[in-house]
Amino acid sequence: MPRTSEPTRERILSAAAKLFYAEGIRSVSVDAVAAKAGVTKRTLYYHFKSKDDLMAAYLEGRDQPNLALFQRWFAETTGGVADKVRGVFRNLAVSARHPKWKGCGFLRTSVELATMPGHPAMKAGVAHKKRVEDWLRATLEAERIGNAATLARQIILLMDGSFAVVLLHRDPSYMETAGDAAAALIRATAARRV
Amino acid sequence: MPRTSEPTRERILSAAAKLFYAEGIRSVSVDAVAAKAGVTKRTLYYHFKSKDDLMAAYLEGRDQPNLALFQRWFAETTGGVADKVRGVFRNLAVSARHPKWKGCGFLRTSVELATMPGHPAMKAGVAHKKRVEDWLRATLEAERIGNAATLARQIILLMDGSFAVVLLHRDPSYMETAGDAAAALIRATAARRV
DNA sequence: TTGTGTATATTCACTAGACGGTATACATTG
DNA sequence: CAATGTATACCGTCTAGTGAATATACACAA
Repeated sequence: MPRTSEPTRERILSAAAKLFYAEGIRSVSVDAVAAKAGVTKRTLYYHFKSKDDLMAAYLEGRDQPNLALFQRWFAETTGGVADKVRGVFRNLAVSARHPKWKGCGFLRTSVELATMPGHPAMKAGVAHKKRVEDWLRATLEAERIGNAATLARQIILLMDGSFAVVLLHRDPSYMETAGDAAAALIRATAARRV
Repeated sequence: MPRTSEPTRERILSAAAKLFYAEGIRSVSVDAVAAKAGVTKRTLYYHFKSKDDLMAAYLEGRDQPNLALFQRWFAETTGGVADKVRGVFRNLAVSARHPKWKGCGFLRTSVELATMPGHPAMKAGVAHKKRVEDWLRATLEAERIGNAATLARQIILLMDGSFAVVLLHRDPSYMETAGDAAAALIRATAARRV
């Protein structure tokens, strides 16, 4: 069934996303993605000009949904900002307990491409992380918390730290610990509000 | 000139370490390591039974030196524990400014092997991180700081977080920010000593 | 001292497969 | 017809790992 361009492209992208997240970008071959999408490799190369292009598209497609998830977790947690941020970490811990959890796709991709700073997928990773940090900073500012920029950075550090550490030790309780640290830092700062 | 077994093995290991750290374990071929060591691939396979074996040996060889470095940075910084921990982060920032810096070799290797939890190199990474955390906990306990275990975890989270974030954004100032957060957490806890 | 056996250490040449990417041709639709 | 999309078959390259042969150093015997 031809003339199905958009669906086909989406199917390829979705297959790529699943495989890249589950097994890493380098170890997944273009053939594997094509097979999973039920498409010939030639068709894949019709919709994406290279594997690098596909990698970048994968991360770009995950940017908004991921940020939206964090925002939802934040909004759904009751209490003050500190509690809400801790709520995000608690939800991260819940996801990390899922057997298919494999850390943060952006972070893992960036590590796999660490030696290619200009790579489009790398740029997508950088942009996403910046976006999350910006959202955090703006949120803290809206709550009239001083040093929002620094605090947002520290929370991001704890968040990415927990991605890395939990991926290593496979112990999601580190995420709760990170959430406690984030809450403590927020409260310590909030004590001397602007 | 035979009967030079040890030097040869060491040369291979050293070449592997340099290449693996600089370019990542997956993207460095066994041929590249052998070439860099000035040895035939067959000789490499005489000293190491597989590439996986070589990878594990690489990380195992970095464990002690790395921990010793942290300990030296800690010892060389004057002031209280909070200052000393911040000193470690400050030194991390200095290293990260070196053009050849490519993050934490243990973390990057673990990410590259994220889908192979039982891999020997993965085990070496886990063991190293645990060792650093244990040293931190013991050090905090010696200073009679309460909740030393939790605090050590939080510092580790900030440390690994800064490895990841700085590798992404190439902005070592995140490490100073992480150091500040660590110091703040220590001081907040130290205020209510055991 | 010379010869010989043996474990250690190293080389050259090779295989079998996977990989990213492509040349060419065919089908469907407007 | 012309544009879009899909399929088969293929290419050159790289990769981890191996088979067979060789060189060295040393222990021991004559």
